[in-house]
Amino acid sequence: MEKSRAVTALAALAQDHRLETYRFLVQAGPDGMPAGEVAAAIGLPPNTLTFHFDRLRQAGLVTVRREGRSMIYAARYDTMNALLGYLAEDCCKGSQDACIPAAACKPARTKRIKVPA
Amino acid sequence: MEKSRAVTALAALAQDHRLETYRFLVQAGPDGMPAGEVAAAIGLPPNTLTFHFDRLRQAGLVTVRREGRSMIYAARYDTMNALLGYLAEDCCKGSQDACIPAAACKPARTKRIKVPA
DNA sequence: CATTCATTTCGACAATCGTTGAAATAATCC
DNA sequence: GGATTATTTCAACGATTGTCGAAATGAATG
Repeated sequence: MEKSRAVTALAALAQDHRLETYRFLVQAGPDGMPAGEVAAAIGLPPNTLTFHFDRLRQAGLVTVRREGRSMIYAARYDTMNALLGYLAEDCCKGSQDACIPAAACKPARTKRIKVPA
Repeated sequence: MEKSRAVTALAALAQDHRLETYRFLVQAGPDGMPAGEVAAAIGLPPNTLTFHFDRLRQAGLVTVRREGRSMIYAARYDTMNALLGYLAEDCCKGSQDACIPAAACKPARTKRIKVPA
């Protein structure tokens, strides 16, 4: 991961509502969650949430797809892994002895989502 | 690490000059570097750098001490470890099978610093 | 096709951010 | 003590951020 990507990802996570949203999506698993359910869970008006989703998506931390009239947002685990790798590399440079290379993270187990037929 | 601390640390790292500054300090090792040398390395006016140092320090990512007329800034490895742990925890929750708990980072080997006698 | 539901777009706003130049502080050297 | 060096403080500035209300879009339902 290059620096500017890292800065964008860090900035995307550096906000209360977005960090909470992202964590929520991570726990929701690879199939994601409709925007509405996230809004309800986090307690944020839908237009405000859209703003934050855009930031997360622009940072590559989240994907969207349409399903019926819902928009399904899902966490992108690969990006978080790349970011962790970048920070760890950062952190470990110069002292290879006590460093685990990076944390490897995979999607959580599948979880059903509610979407209008 | 609690959420608000994580947000502060992420915000501190989510800026080009600060991320670069922080990486530089990490590589400089636990004894740190005088502000002036960092300013020269990063190419930033000293007052601007002070602003960024304040952010990093407020986030617990950096320490300062006076030595002669220089201010010596040094990276705090423990905070980065806590942040990596927090993000990894975030990332791995719900799928313990494929996750390394966290990256552990120690200070780089000592490096001499120039300070006026 | 009109209505309803889920979400996004738009324009506005106060608040915070990153940078700058000028002046202040702190420690050293003569 | 006066000059010099290293760094911080202060006030100001345009730019970006996070939030909101109102209106627009897109898909389903009757």
